[in-house]
Amino acid sequence: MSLKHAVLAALLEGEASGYDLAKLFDAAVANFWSATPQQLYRELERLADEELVSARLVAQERRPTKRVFALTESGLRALASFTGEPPRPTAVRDDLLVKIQALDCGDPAGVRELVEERAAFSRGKLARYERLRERLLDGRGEEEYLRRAERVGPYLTLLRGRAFEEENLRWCARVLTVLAEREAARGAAEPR
Amino acid sequence: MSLKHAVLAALLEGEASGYDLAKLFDAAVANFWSATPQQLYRELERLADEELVSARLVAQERRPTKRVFALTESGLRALASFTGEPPRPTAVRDDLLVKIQALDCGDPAGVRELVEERAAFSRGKLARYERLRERLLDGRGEEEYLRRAERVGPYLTLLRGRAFEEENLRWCARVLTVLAEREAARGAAEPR
DNA sequence: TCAGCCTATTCAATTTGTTGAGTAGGTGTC
DNA sequence: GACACCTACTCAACAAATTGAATAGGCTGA
Repeated sequence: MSLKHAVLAALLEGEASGYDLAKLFDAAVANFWSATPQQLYRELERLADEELVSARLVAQERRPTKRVFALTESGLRALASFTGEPPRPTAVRDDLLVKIQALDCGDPAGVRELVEERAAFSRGKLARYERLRERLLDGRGEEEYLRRAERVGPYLTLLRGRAFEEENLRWCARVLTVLAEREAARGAAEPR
Repeated sequence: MSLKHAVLAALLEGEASGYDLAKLFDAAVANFWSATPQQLYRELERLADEELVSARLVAQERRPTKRVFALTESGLRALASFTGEPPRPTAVRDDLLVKIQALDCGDPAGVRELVEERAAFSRGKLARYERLRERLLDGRGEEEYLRRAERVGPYLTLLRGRAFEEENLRWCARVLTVLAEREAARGAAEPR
Protein backbone atom coordinates (compact mmCIF):
# COMPACT_ATOMS: atom_id res chain seq x y z
CA MET A 1 0.00 0.00 0.00
CA SER A 2 2.99 2.24 0.07
CA LEU A 3 3.64 2.79 -3.59
CA LYS A 4 0.44 4.78 -3.56
CA HIS A 5 1.75 7.13 -0.92
CA ALA A 6 5.23 7.20 -2.37
CA VAL A 7 3.72 8.52 -5.60
CA LEU A 8 1.68 11.11 -3.73
CA ALA A 9 4.80 12.16 -1.83
CA ALA A 10 6.73 12.50 -5.07
CA LEU A 11 4.04 14.78 -6.41
CA LEU A 12 4.65 17.14 -3.48
CA GLU A 13 7.62 18.31 -5.56
CA GLY A 14 5.20 19.43 -8.26
CA GLU A 15 3.33 17.87 -11.14
CA ALA A 16 4.91 15.09 -13.13
CA SER A 17 4.22 12.59 -15.89
CA GLY A 18 4.43 8.85 -15.45
CA TYR A 19 7.66 8.97 -17.34
CA ASP A 20 9.13 11.61 -15.02
CA LEU A 21 8.21 9.50 -12.02
CA ALA A 22 9.67 6.41 -13.65
CA LYS A 23 13.03 8.17 -13.73
CA LEU A 24 12.69 9.30 -10.12
CA PHE A 25 11.72 5.84 -8.89
CA ASP A 26 14.43 4.06 -10.83
CA ALA A 27 16.32 1.60 -8.66
CA ALA A 28 19.61 3.37 -9.38
CA VAL A 29 18.27 6.79 -8.38
CA ALA A 30 15.47 6.39 -5.86
CA ASN A 31 16.15 7.45 -2.29
CA PHE A 32 12.83 6.80 -0.62
CA TRP A 33 11.06 4.23 -2.75
CA SER A 34 11.61 2.41 -6.02
CA ALA A 35 9.20 1.08 -8.63
CA THR A 36 9.09 0.08 -12.28
CA PRO A 37 7.39 2.23 -14.92
CA GLN A 38 4.56 -0.29 -15.26
CA GLN A 39 3.81 -0.09 -11.57
CA LEU A 40 3.73 3.67 -11.74
CA TYR A 41 1.43 3.96 -14.73
CA ARG A 42 -1.03 1.59 -13.13
CA GLU A 43 -0.85 3.32 -9.78
CA LEU A 44 -1.37 6.74 -11.35
CA GLU A 45 -4.44 5.40 -13.13
CA ARG A 46 -5.84 4.24 -9.82
CA LEU A 47 -4.98 7.45 -8.04
CA ALA A 48 -6.74 9.42 -10.76
CA ASP A 49 -9.81 7.18 -10.36
CA GLU A 50 -9.82 7.94 -6.64
CA GLU A 51 -9.32 11.62 -7.44
CA LEU A 52 -6.23 11.82 -5.28
CA VAL A 53 -4.42 13.17 -8.31
CA SER A 54 -5.64 15.11 -11.31
CA ALA A 55 -4.48 14.34 -14.83
CA ARG A 56 -4.20 16.56 -17.86
CA LEU A 57 -2.75 16.04 -21.30
CA VAL A 58 0.12 18.26 -22.34
CA ALA A 59 1.01 18.40 -26.02
CA GLN A 60 4.67 19.00 -26.74
CA GLU A 61 6.70 19.88 -29.76
CA ARG A 62 8.99 17.21 -31.13
CA ARG A 63 7.86 14.83 -28.39
CA PRO A 64 4.92 12.59 -27.70
CA THR A 65 2.04 14.14 -25.80
CA LYS A 66 2.30 13.43 -22.11
CA ARG A 67 -0.15 13.07 -19.27
CA VAL A 68 0.81 15.22 -16.34
CA PHE A 69 -0.41 14.43 -12.85
CA ALA A 70 -0.78 16.72 -9.85
CA LEU A 71 -1.86 16.25 -6.23
CA THR A 72 -5.43 17.22 -5.46
CA GLU A 73 -6.66 18.56 -2.15
CA SER A 74 -7.91 15.15 -1.12
CA GLY A 75 -4.63 13.60 -2.27
CA LEU A 76 -2.78 15.93 0.05
CA ARG A 77 -5.10 15.04 2.91
CA ALA A 78 -4.61 11.32 2.24
CA LEU A 79 -0.86 11.83 2.34
CA ALA A 80 -1.00 13.84 5.55
CA SER A 81 -3.01 11.17 7.33
CA PHE A 82 -0.69 8.48 5.99
CA THR A 83 2.27 10.12 7.72
CA GLY A 84 0.61 9.45 11.07
CA GLU A 85 -0.04 5.74 10.57
CA PRO A 86 2.44 3.22 11.96
CA PRO A 87 4.82 1.99 9.29
CA ARG A 88 5.10 -1.73 8.76
CA PRO A 89 8.48 -2.99 9.90
CA THR A 90 10.68 -3.28 6.85
CA ALA A 91 13.35 -5.95 6.69
CA VAL A 92 16.31 -6.76 4.49
CA ARG A 93 15.73 -7.99 1.00
CA ASP A 94 18.95 -7.86 -0.85
CA ASP A 95 19.91 -10.44 -3.41
CA LEU A 96 23.59 -9.90 -2.74
CA LEU A 97 23.16 -10.75 0.93
CA VAL A 98 21.62 -14.09 0.00
CA LYS A 99 24.65 -14.78 -2.18
CA ILE A 100 27.00 -13.82 0.64
CA GLN A 101 25.07 -15.97 3.08
CA ALA A 102 25.65 -18.89 0.71
CA LEU A 103 29.18 -17.81 -0.17
CA ASP A 104 30.89 -20.75 1.45
CA CYS A 105 29.35 -23.26 -0.94
CA GLY A 106 30.00 -21.16 -4.05
CA ASP A 107 32.87 -19.78 -6.06
CA PRO A 108 34.91 -17.19 -4.12
CA ALA A 109 36.28 -15.45 -7.22
CA GLY A 110 32.80 -15.01 -8.69
CA VAL A 111 31.46 -13.62 -5.44
CA ARG A 112 34.39 -11.22 -5.15
CA GLU A 113 33.50 -9.81 -8.54
CA LEU A 114 29.89 -9.28 -7.50
CA VAL A 115 30.96 -7.45 -4.36
CA GLU A 116 33.18 -5.19 -6.43
CA GLU A 117 30.30 -4.45 -8.79
CA ARG A 118 28.10 -3.56 -5.87
CA ALA A 119 30.73 -1.20 -4.54
CA ALA A 120 30.93 0.50 -7.92
CA PHE A 121 27.15 0.82 -8.01
CA SER A 122 27.15 2.37 -4.54
CA ARG A 123 29.80 4.87 -5.54
CA GLY A 124 27.69 5.91 -8.53
CA LYS A 125 24.64 6.31 -6.37
CA LEU A 126 26.57 8.35 -3.82
CA ALA A 127 27.72 10.69 -6.58
CA ARG A 128 24.10 11.20 -7.69
CA TYR A 129 23.03 11.76 -4.11
CA GLU A 130 25.72 14.36 -3.72
CA ARG A 131 24.46 16.26 -6.75
CA LEU A 132 20.92 16.11 -5.44
CA ARG A 133 22.15 17.35 -2.08
CA GLU A 134 23.80 20.37 -3.60
CA ARG A 135 20.68 21.13 -5.59
CA LEU A 136 18.58 21.02 -2.42
CA LEU A 137 20.98 23.08 -0.33
CA ASP A 138 21.31 25.60 -3.15
CA GLY A 139 24.32 27.31 -1.59
CA ARG A 140 23.06 27.28 1.99
CA GLY A 141 24.80 25.37 4.76
CA GLU A 142 23.18 22.18 6.05
CA GLU A 143 22.32 23.56 9.47
CA GLU A 144 20.77 26.69 8.10
CA TYR A 145 18.84 24.72 5.50
CA LEU A 146 17.46 22.26 8.05
CA ARG A 147 16.31 25.04 10.36
CA ARG A 148 14.74 27.30 7.78
CA ALA A 149 13.77 25.44 4.62
CA GLU A 150 10.10 24.92 3.98
CA ARG A 151 10.46 21.21 3.34
CA VAL A 152 13.06 19.02 4.96
CA GLY A 153 11.56 15.61 4.15
CA PRO A 154 13.47 15.12 0.91
CA TYR A 155 16.73 16.11 2.58
CA LEU A 156 16.24 13.75 5.51
CA THR A 157 15.50 10.80 3.24
CA LEU A 158 18.54 11.73 1.21
CA LEU A 159 20.69 11.57 4.34
CA ARG A 160 19.37 8.07 4.99
CA GLY A 161 20.11 6.99 1.45
CA ARG A 162 23.59 8.44 1.60
CA ALA A 163 24.39 6.74 4.89
CA PHE A 164 23.10 3.47 3.46
CA GLU A 165 25.40 3.61 0.45
CA GLU A 166 28.39 4.68 2.50
CA GLU A 167 27.77 1.74 4.78
CA ASN A 168 27.48 -0.50 1.75
CA LEU A 169 30.85 0.65 0.56
CA ARG A 170 32.49 -0.01 3.93
CA TRP A 171 30.89 -3.42 4.11
CA CYS A 172 31.99 -4.37 0.60
CA ALA A 173 35.56 -3.43 1.49
CA ARG A 174 35.36 -5.56 4.63
CA VAL A 175 34.02 -8.55 2.72
CA LEU A 176 36.78 -8.26 0.13
CA THR A 177 39.43 -8.13 2.84
CA VAL A 178 38.04 -11.19 4.56
CA LEU A 179 37.85 -13.12 1.30
CA ALA A 180 41.40 -12.18 0.39
CA GLU A 181 42.75 -13.24 3.78
CA ARG A 182 40.99 -16.55 3.56
CA GLU A 183 42.32 -17.14 0.06
CA ALA A 184 45.82 -16.39 1.27
CA ALA A 185 45.42 -18.67 4.29
CA ARG A 186 44.08 -21.44 2.06
CA GLY A 187 46.94 -21.02 -0.37
CA ALA A 188 49.45 -21.38 2.45
CA ALA A 189 47.75 -24.45 3.93
CA GLU A 190 47.25 -26.31 0.64
CA PRO A 191 50.12 -25.35 -1.64
CA ARG A 192 50.12 -27.23 -4.93
CA MET B 1 13.42 -15.58 -7.59
CA SER B 2 15.40 -14.92 -4.49
CA LEU B 3 13.16 -16.39 -1.84
CA LYS B 4 13.97 -19.72 -3.40
CA HIS B 5 17.68 -19.24 -2.91
CA ALA B 6 17.27 -17.62 0.47
CA VAL B 7 15.52 -20.79 1.64
CA LEU B 8 18.25 -22.98 0.18
CA ALA B 9 20.87 -20.80 1.87
CA ALA B 10 19.05 -21.08 5.18
CA LEU B 11 19.14 -24.87 4.86
CA LEU B 12 22.94 -24.73 4.69
CA GLU B 13 22.71 -24.38 8.47
CA GLY B 14 21.09 -27.80 8.58
CA GLU B 15 17.63 -29.27 8.14
CA ALA B 16 14.61 -27.29 9.28
CA SER B 17 10.84 -27.35 9.27
CA GLY B 18 8.70 -24.68 7.67
CA TYR B 19 7.96 -23.44 11.12
CA ASP B 20 11.64 -23.16 12.01
CA LEU B 21 12.26 -21.17 8.84
CA ALA B 22 9.27 -18.95 9.55
CA LYS B 23 10.94 -17.88 12.76
CA LEU B 24 14.26 -17.31 11.01
CA PHE B 25 12.70 -15.25 8.22
CA ASP B 26 10.58 -13.16 10.53
CA ALA B 27 10.89 -9.45 9.73
CA ALA B 28 12.11 -8.70 13.25
CA VAL B 29 14.86 -11.33 13.13
CA ALA B 30 15.95 -11.88 9.53
CA ASN B 31 19.37 -10.62 8.56
CA PHE B 32 19.58 -11.67 4.95
CA TRP B 33 16.01 -12.10 3.75
CA SER B 34 12.51 -11.97 5.16
CA ALA B 35 9.31 -13.78 4.28
CA THR B 36 5.97 -14.76 5.76
CA PRO B 37 5.19 -18.33 6.85
CA GLN B 38 2.78 -18.77 3.94
CA GLN B 39 5.44 -17.84 1.45
CA LEU B 40 7.83 -20.31 3.01
CA TYR B 41 5.45 -23.25 3.07
CA ARG B 42 4.60 -22.65 -0.58
CA GLU B 43 8.23 -22.26 -1.56
CA LEU B 44 9.27 -25.40 0.31
CA GLU B 45 6.55 -27.31 -1.52
CA ARG B 46 7.94 -26.11 -4.83
CA LEU B 47 11.54 -26.83 -3.88
CA ALA B 48 10.53 -30.34 -2.88
CA ASP B 49 8.81 -30.78 -6.27
CA GLU B 50 12.00 -29.72 -7.99
CA GLU B 51 13.95 -32.04 -5.70
CA LEU B 52 16.21 -29.24 -4.53
CA VAL B 53 15.22 -30.18 -1.00
CA SER B 54 14.13 -33.47 0.53
CA ALA B 55 11.28 -33.70 3.01
CA ARG B 56 10.63 -36.20 5.76
CA LEU B 57 8.07 -36.38 8.51
CA VAL B 58 9.33 -36.33 12.08
CA ALA B 59 6.95 -37.39 14.82
CA GLN B 60 7.44 -35.68 18.15
CA GLU B 61 6.20 -36.19 21.65
CA ARG B 62 3.77 -33.61 23.01
CA ARG B 63 3.95 -31.69 19.72
CA PRO B 64 2.47 -31.96 16.28
CA THR B 65 4.41 -33.97 13.75
CA LYS B 66 6.60 -31.77 11.61
CA ARG B 67 7.97 -31.94 8.10
CA VAL B 68 11.70 -31.42 8.06
CA PHE B 69 13.47 -30.26 4.93
CA ALA B 70 17.09 -30.68 3.95
CA LEU B 71 19.21 -29.59 0.99
CA THR B 72 19.78 -32.23 -1.65
CA GLU B 73 22.86 -32.50 -3.83
CA SER B 74 21.14 -30.70 -6.68
CA GLY B 75 19.86 -28.05 -4.26
CA LEU B 76 23.41 -27.37 -3.20
CA ARG B 77 24.50 -27.13 -6.82
CA ALA B 78 21.65 -24.73 -7.61
CA LEU B 79 22.70 -22.56 -4.70
CA ALA B 80 26.36 -22.62 -5.72
CA SER B 81 25.55 -21.50 -9.25
CA PHE B 82 23.20 -18.82 -7.89
CA THR B 83 26.06 -17.22 -5.99
CA GLY B 84 27.80 -16.53 -9.28
CA GLU B 85 24.89 -14.79 -11.00
CA PRO B 86 24.70 -11.01 -10.94
CA PRO B 87 22.34 -9.77 -8.22
CA ARG B 88 19.56 -7.48 -9.26
CA PRO B 89 20.20 -4.01 -7.89
CA THR B 90 18.16 -3.62 -4.73
CA ALA B 91 16.79 -0.24 -3.77
CA VAL B 92 15.12 1.31 -0.76
CA ARG B 93 11.60 0.31 0.15
CA ASP B 94 10.90 1.59 3.59
CA ASP B 95 7.51 2.80 4.61
CA LEU B 96 9.01 5.15 7.16
CA LEU B 97 11.08 6.90 4.51
CA VAL B 98 7.94 7.65 2.53
CA LYS B 99 6.42 9.17 5.64
CA ILE B 100 9.53 11.25 6.23
CA GLN B 101 9.59 12.35 2.61
CA ALA B 102 6.04 13.63 3.11
CA LEU B 103 6.71 14.89 6.62
CA ASP B 104 6.26 18.55 5.77
CA CYS B 105 2.61 18.13 4.91
CA GLY B 106 1.80 15.96 7.94
CA ASP B 107 1.72 16.13 11.70
CA PRO B 108 5.21 16.61 13.22
CA ALA B 109 4.29 15.16 16.61
CA GLY B 110 2.89 11.99 15.03
CA VAL B 111 5.98 11.55 12.88
CA ARG B 112 8.26 12.05 15.85
CA GLU B 113 6.53 9.19 17.60
CA LEU B 114 7.01 6.91 14.60
CA VAL B 115 10.71 7.73 14.45
CA GLU B 116 11.05 6.91 18.13
CA GLU B 117 9.31 3.60 17.58
CA ARG B 118 11.64 2.79 14.74
CA ALA B 119 14.63 3.55 16.93
CA ALA B 120 13.28 1.21 19.60
CA PHE B 121 12.76 -1.50 17.00
CA SER B 122 16.33 -1.07 15.76
CA ARG B 123 17.69 -1.33 19.28
CA GLY B 124 15.81 -4.59 19.75
CA LYS B 125 17.11 -5.96 16.51
CA LEU B 126 20.66 -4.95 17.38
CA ALA B 127 20.38 -6.82 20.68
CA ARG B 128 19.26 -9.95 18.83
CA TYR B 129 22.07 -9.56 16.32
CA GLU B 130 24.55 -9.28 19.17
CA ARG B 131 23.33 -12.55 20.65
CA LEU B 132 23.58 -14.24 17.27
CA ARG B 133 27.08 -12.85 16.88
CA GLU B 134 28.23 -14.30 20.16
CA ARG B 135 26.74 -17.65 19.24
CA LEU B 136 28.62 -17.66 15.94
CA LEU B 137 31.93 -16.53 17.43
CA ASP B 138 31.58 -19.07 20.23
CA GLY B 139 34.34 -17.53 22.29
CA ARG B 140 36.73 -16.87 19.42
CA GLY B 141 37.83 -13.37 18.43
CA GLU B 142 36.39 -11.89 15.25
CA GLU B 143 39.67 -11.91 13.34
CA GLU B 144 40.44 -15.49 14.23
CA TYR B 145 36.92 -16.57 13.39
CA LEU B 146 36.94 -14.87 10.00
CA ARG B 147 40.27 -16.45 9.05
CA ARG B 148 39.57 -19.96 10.20
CA ALA B 149 35.86 -20.70 10.43
CA GLU B 150 34.42 -23.04 7.86
CA ARG B 151 31.57 -20.72 6.92
CA VAL B 152 31.79 -16.95 7.09
CA GLY B 153 28.69 -16.09 5.02
CA PRO B 154 26.32 -15.86 7.97
CA TYR B 155 28.76 -13.68 9.88
CA LEU B 156 29.28 -11.30 6.97
CA THR B 157 25.54 -10.83 6.45
CA LEU B 158 25.19 -10.28 10.16
CA LEU B 159 27.77 -7.49 9.98
CA ARG B 160 25.73 -5.86 7.22
CA GLY B 161 22.54 -6.13 9.23
CA ARG B 162 24.19 -4.72 12.31
CA ALA B 163 25.66 -1.77 10.43
CA PHE B 164 22.23 -1.12 8.92
CA GLU B 165 20.51 -0.95 12.28
CA GLU B 166 23.25 1.16 13.82
CA GLU B 167 22.89 3.57 10.93
CA ASN B 168 19.14 3.56 11.43
CA LEU B 169 19.62 4.54 15.03
CA ARG B 170 21.95 7.41 14.17
CA TRP B 171 19.57 8.63 11.49
CA CYS B 172 16.55 8.50 13.79
CA ALA B 173 18.45 10.60 16.33
CA ARG B 174 19.33 13.11 13.62
CA VAL B 175 15.73 13.35 12.43
CA LEU B 176 14.49 13.91 15.98
CA THR B 177 17.05 16.68 16.52
CA VAL B 178 16.06 18.43 13.30
CA LEU B 179 12.37 18.19 14.14
CA ALA B 180 12.94 19.53 17.64
CA GLU B 181 14.97 22.48 16.37
CA ARG B 182 12.33 23.35 13.83
CA GLU B 183 9.60 23.15 16.44
CA ALA B 184 11.60 25.45 18.66
CA ALA B 185 12.23 27.91 15.84
CA ARG B 186 8.56 27.87 14.92
CA GLY B 187 7.54 28.43 18.53
CA ALA B 188 9.82 31.47 18.72
CA ALA B 189 8.57 32.90 15.43
CA GLU B 190 4.86 32.40 16.08
CA PRO B 191 4.26 32.67 19.83
CA ARG B 192 0.61 32.38 20.80
C1' DT C 1 20.70 5.99 -43.99
C1' DC C 2 20.34 2.94 -40.66
C1' DA C 3 20.98 1.45 -36.09
C1' DG C 4 20.30 2.54 -31.69
C1' DC C 5 18.70 5.42 -28.10
C1' DC C 6 15.20 8.77 -25.88
C1' DT C 7 10.45 10.19 -24.84
C1' DA C 8 5.97 8.45 -23.45
C1' DT C 9 2.76 5.03 -22.77
C1' DT C 10 -0.11 0.59 -22.97
C1' DC C 11 -1.29 -4.46 -22.81
C1' DA C 12 -0.97 -9.10 -21.23
C1' DA C 13 0.77 -12.91 -18.57
C1' DT C 14 2.97 -14.65 -14.80
C1' DT C 15 5.13 -14.73 -10.39
C1' DT C 16 5.36 -12.95 -5.68
C1' DG C 17 3.61 -11.31 -1.63
C1' DT C 18 -0.20 -10.42 1.69
C1' DT C 19 -4.27 -11.30 4.54
C1' DG C 20 -7.45 -13.92 6.96
C1' DA C 21 -9.30 -17.93 8.43
C1' DG C 22 -9.23 -22.76 9.91
C1' DT C 23 -7.45 -27.23 12.23
C1' DA C 24 -5.60 -29.49 16.15
C1' DG C 25 -3.32 -30.76 20.17
C1' DG C 26 -0.31 -29.11 24.08
C1' DT C 27 1.24 -25.73 27.74
C1' DG C 28 0.85 -22.14 31.20
C1' DT C 29 -1.73 -19.42 34.40
C1' DC C 30 -5.05 -17.13 37.23
C1' DG D 1 -11.83 -24.73 33.85
C1' DA D 2 -11.59 -20.92 30.78
C1' DC D 3 -8.57 -18.27 28.04
C1' DA D 4 -4.53 -17.19 25.95
C1' DC D 5 -0.52 -18.61 23.71
C1' DC D 6 2.81 -22.01 21.32
C1' DT D 7 3.82 -25.57 17.81
C1' DA D 8 2.84 -26.93 13.09
C1' DC D 9 0.64 -26.56 9.21
C1' DT D 10 -3.10 -25.86 5.16
C1' DC D 11 -6.46 -23.45 2.10
C1' DA D 12 -8.32 -19.74 -0.40
C1' DA D 13 -8.56 -15.20 -2.24
C1' DC D 14 -6.61 -11.15 -3.42
C1' DA D 15 -3.19 -7.42 -4.24
C1' DA D 16 1.24 -6.11 -5.86
C1' DA D 17 5.38 -6.71 -8.50
C1' DT D 18 7.90 -8.41 -12.40
C1' DT D 19 8.77 -9.49 -17.26
C1' DG D 20 8.31 -9.06 -22.02
C1' DA D 21 6.56 -7.08 -25.80
C1' DA D 22 4.37 -3.48 -28.70
C1' DT D 23 3.62 1.29 -30.52
C1' DA D 24 5.39 5.48 -32.49
C1' DG D 25 7.76 9.70 -33.52
C1' DG D 26 12.21 12.32 -32.91
C1' DC D 27 17.43 12.67 -32.40
C1' DT D 28 22.26 11.46 -32.71
C1' DG D 29 26.35 9.68 -34.56
C1' DA D 30 29.11 6.69 -37.95
